[in-house]
Amino acid sequence: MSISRIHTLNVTDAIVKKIESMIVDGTYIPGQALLPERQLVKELKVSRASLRTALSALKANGLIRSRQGGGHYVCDVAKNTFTDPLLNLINRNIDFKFQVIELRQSLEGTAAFYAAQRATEQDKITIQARLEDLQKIAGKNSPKEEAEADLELHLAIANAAHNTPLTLLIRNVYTVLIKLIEEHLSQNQHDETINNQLQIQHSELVEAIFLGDGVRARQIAYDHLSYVRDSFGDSCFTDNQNSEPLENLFDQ
Amino acid sequence: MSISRIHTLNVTDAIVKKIESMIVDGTYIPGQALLPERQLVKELKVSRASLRTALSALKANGLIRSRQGGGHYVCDVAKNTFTDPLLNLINRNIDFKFQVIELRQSLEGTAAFYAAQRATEQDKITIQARLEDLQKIAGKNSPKEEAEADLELHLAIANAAHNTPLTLLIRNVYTVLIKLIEEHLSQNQHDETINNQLQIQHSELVEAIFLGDGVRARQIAYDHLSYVRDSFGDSCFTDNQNSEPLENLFDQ
DNA sequence: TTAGTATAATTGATATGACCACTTTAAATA
DNA sequence: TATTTAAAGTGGTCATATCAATTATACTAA
Repeated sequence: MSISRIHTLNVTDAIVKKIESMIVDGTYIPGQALLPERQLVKELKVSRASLRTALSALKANGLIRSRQGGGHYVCDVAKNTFTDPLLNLINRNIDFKFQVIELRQSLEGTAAFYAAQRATEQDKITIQARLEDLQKIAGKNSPKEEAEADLELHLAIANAAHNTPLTLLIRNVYTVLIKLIEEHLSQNQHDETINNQLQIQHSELVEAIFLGDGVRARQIAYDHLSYVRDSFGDSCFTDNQNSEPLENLFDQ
Repeated sequence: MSISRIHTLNVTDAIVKKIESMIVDGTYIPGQALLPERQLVKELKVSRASLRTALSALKANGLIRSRQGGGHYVCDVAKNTFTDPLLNLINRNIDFKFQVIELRQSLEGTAAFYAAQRATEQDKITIQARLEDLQKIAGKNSPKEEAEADLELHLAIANAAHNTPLTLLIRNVYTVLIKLIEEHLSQNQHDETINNQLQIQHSELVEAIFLGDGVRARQIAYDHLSYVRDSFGDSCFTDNQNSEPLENLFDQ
């Protein structure tokens, strides 16, 4: 039975699609102001509440930005829009970025520590190879490949720690975060100082592991990520400190 | 001109951020329903309009889905993207239990460290309550309940660390490890010495956190798990690998 | 009892109006 | 002319009422 699948898309979604299409087809150009809300309401013949939920969705998708008392303005659409909602979330929220780095400090520091104690000869050969791969591609203005090489090096170290759960965890965290690493490298690809420093840190980390100095290896891994955190160029928006009461949001 | 850094985060963004972090850190159960809008409004003390613009943003980012007349439901965004393979592994092969303890030393040590630095008064109240719950049930020959109480205490500490991804990991790891903890408690439930020692360690851990001594809190968490490992009665090869003190791990 | 149906309660979607907070503009003042 | 002040413009929040879809409940019939 072919029920003709009526698409009663609700008012809000209709507004979103409408404005979206106007943005993409060039009716609105980046930087241009939308009509004031009270005027848009008349044009679209919808309530202001519905319009505002639609504008909120557009803002969430990075298509517009809003300033109280100012207006709604069209953003540059080429913005980095991650398909993974989780990545999108982390990327939008500078707090989460720092938190993720803290997590990596814990995990990768631990991996470096045990790798220094347990790495076999074969492990060391692999680590050395990954280090050389990374150094070959570093500073070559290909952040995507460099991010992958970076990942491979850290995975090799994780493997050398001979702790399977730890390795799995690091691998999964990394596959999710590789886009963020790529972003970091892109921001700093023209900064010779940062590039050199990162490579020095990698070398020192590997050296400490080869020497079996677990404490030092862990410290280097920790400091390395602190450096990454501090060299985030930060197009970061408001570091909106979180607030208070909002609790018990979920059912049962 | 003092910059004075405007911290006026608007109501809508506060709601979004609050719900986002709860979704990411796993406070929700995937597919779980949010409270109805009218109830949420009372909980959060905001207007329905503000709430709905926030929900609209969350929907746009793929974090929730909504059905008219039905409710708002959390999507499986972070559904164990980090931990799924790990959980399968641990479930399948309990032989990793010692490696898992190493992993826990890293994660829970980190959580204790940051909890000592960041715990709010409310966090401390919660931690204290969970500690008392655990002490009430400890040694009562009910390993299942005790394991759950143990989990709740460590989750409260993880929450106090205010690192959402870390909380997510610990929560997910724990939900699988609870059987392991239960096993440990069952084996030793008649051993007064071990029981007392575990409770003393818990008290010391909480005390260090309350005093804001992050380094000591981390060390206690680390030693606590070393003790758990060593008091596992059974077979497994003695992982004599260092149980070295963690002293001066990090500068910070 | 069981299945189906009709009714009521629940819940999200929309609309309207008012008021607040910030921004922009324009008028008033020095 | 430059600065200050007032007013208008505009997004943000709140409150209330109503519509529309879903879910829960009670009722009827087999």
